[in-house]
Amino acid sequence: MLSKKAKYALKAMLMLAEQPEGLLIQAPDIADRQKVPGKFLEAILLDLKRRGLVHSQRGKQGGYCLAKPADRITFGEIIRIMDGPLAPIPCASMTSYRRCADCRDEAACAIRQVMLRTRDAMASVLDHVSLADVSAGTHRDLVSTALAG
Amino acid sequence: MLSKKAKYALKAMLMLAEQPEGLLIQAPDIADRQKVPGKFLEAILLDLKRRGLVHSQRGKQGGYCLAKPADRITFGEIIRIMDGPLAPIPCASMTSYRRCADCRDEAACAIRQVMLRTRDAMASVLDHVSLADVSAGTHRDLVSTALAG
DNA sequence: CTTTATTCCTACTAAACCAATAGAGATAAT
DNA sequence: ATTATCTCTATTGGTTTAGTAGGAATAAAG
Repeated sequence: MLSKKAKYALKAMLMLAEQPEGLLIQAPDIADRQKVPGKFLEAILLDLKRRGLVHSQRGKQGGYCLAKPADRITFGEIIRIMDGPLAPIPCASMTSYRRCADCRDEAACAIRQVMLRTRDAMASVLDHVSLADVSAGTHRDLVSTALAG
Repeated sequence: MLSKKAKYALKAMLMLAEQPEGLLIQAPDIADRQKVPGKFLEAILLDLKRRGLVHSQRGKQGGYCLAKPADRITFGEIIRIMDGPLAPIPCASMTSYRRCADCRDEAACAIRQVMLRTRDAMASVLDHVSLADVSAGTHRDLVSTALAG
């Protein structure tokens, strides 16, 4: 399950992706528009900033904007920052593998094999859909995106 | 993330799938063999029984066995029972849809569209891999399974 | 009919995590 | 100096997870 935090992060990033390049948007604007709790959103944006996905400026007339072009930020990237690995089980994660303590023979583990395939299936969507692919400003056809990936 | 409960359920079901048809296995045997806490496993098996995936018999010489052929029980079925819907977000679930309170226009929601595709990707694996597909007794080739599905 | 092995069921608990809030500090524009 | 904004730390209430405890019901075996 996607946490609220991840969902709010996606909403915020999509809103930033719709803005003209370089324009700064304030946290309260995003909170109002996207109906997310203001202080909670602040924490989320701070997190996204620390991870290099958004740029921020303090003080009057400050705000947030994307730190990279929208076509170079994927859903998977955002979700991993907020919720951790995509894989349903740590032993099937590419980005943060961890062995199962209770596993007799990992190479033969049926659960792991199926979860690897599940992870791949999820990643084949989430790591290939960028903000630009779906944002209102620069909408591209989803089917062609899928075929290209 | 798959909960421990779901993981243990999969382990138990896979072990049952490996047994000769109709042979009853006791909960402590499964717990020992699969290294899962005994009492926790009891609760899980009870749940699986109530949902019609396993058959149980009480009393001496009792135990558990699959209630259906192993090729008619999928990973998705088990995971949904233990952890709920596959979809990362309720508004993208086929089996237990729920609208987002904070959504302005569901039809246009980019997050929902991507999560629908993610759900489909997950389901294309989990709803098409059965216990028989991966269990030691009746192993089938995963690639051919994938192509067939 | 008693003993024993098993599933069934309810209740409880400790720890972790989630969703959010509070309040003060730092910084930049006006 | 004032004000608007991001930055940071701490705290909180609620929920979920991962179990544990203990007994009731049932069925087989002696």
